[in-house]
Amino acid sequence: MPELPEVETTRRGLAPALAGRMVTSVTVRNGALRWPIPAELPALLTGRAIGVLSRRGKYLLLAFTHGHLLLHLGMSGSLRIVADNTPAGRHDHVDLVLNDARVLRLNDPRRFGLMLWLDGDPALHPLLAHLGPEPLEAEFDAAYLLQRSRGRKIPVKSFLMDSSVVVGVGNIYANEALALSGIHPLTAAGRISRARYQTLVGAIRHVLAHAIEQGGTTLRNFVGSDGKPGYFRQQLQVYGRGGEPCRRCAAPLKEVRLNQRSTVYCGRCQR
DNA sequence: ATGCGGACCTGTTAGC
DNA sequence: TGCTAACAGGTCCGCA
Repeated sequence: MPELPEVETTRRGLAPALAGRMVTSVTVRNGALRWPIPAELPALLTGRAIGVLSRRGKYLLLAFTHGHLLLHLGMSGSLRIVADNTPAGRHDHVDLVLNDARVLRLNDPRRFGLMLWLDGDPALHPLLAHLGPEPLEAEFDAAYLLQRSRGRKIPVKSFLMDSSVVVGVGNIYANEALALSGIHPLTAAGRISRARYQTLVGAIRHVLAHAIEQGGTTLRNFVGSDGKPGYFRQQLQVYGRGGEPCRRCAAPLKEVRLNQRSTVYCGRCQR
């Protein structure tokens, strides 16, 4: 579920509901996420005014005057605003009850997400300190990728999915951006030219920005009902299409596993 | 330093 | 139809 566009969509959807609100209580039903939710979290948040909701990569940061709540949705997490009398369902692990009879509710079946408390500057926290640039910011460009990749032998797809190189490029978008760029996913990162990285940067920006745009639609499902967004399905070039014809040359798309992740590409269009 | 594989956990689907 | 294995949008950690 949560690729960067999903997380950004979540952020945009939640921000108005949280603005000017205060936390009146916190319920932790199951704190056994990827990392345990700190036992002191309810005490830290109760009675506190909520500040800005921001995003770094796929992390969400909810500002308070005395620190930040760090959130990650992992593979299966979602955040929704519901009325405070809405019964908690399966995998509804945490509620932040707000002072307007509503609740910010975290649901995460696989519990790969996290919810931690950060004192001080979030950028210095170990989980955030070593993150690479945001793919939609100007500092992420061909020169940067070229510099980071020289001498690296890992497949370019793995390189792109390394959050210390660039944040927010998950399995779907790594596959998609490489397809749009005509780059074979197994090519050694260090052997890709500046010109091809230029193309790749454009492709990454394109797929992410496009998906965020579409997120407006997803948003309502995501925050409102419980719909699984199928919004990007029809536009996928390769992801989930192994064996099906390439949209450009009609050759059957190849599918291999790389770092235990499904990797799909056209053997003819991607070199 | 680099690159790989395992680990975390539950739900859904493909295959026998 | 029923059981089992594989796989799923992430990413941190430890090992060679």
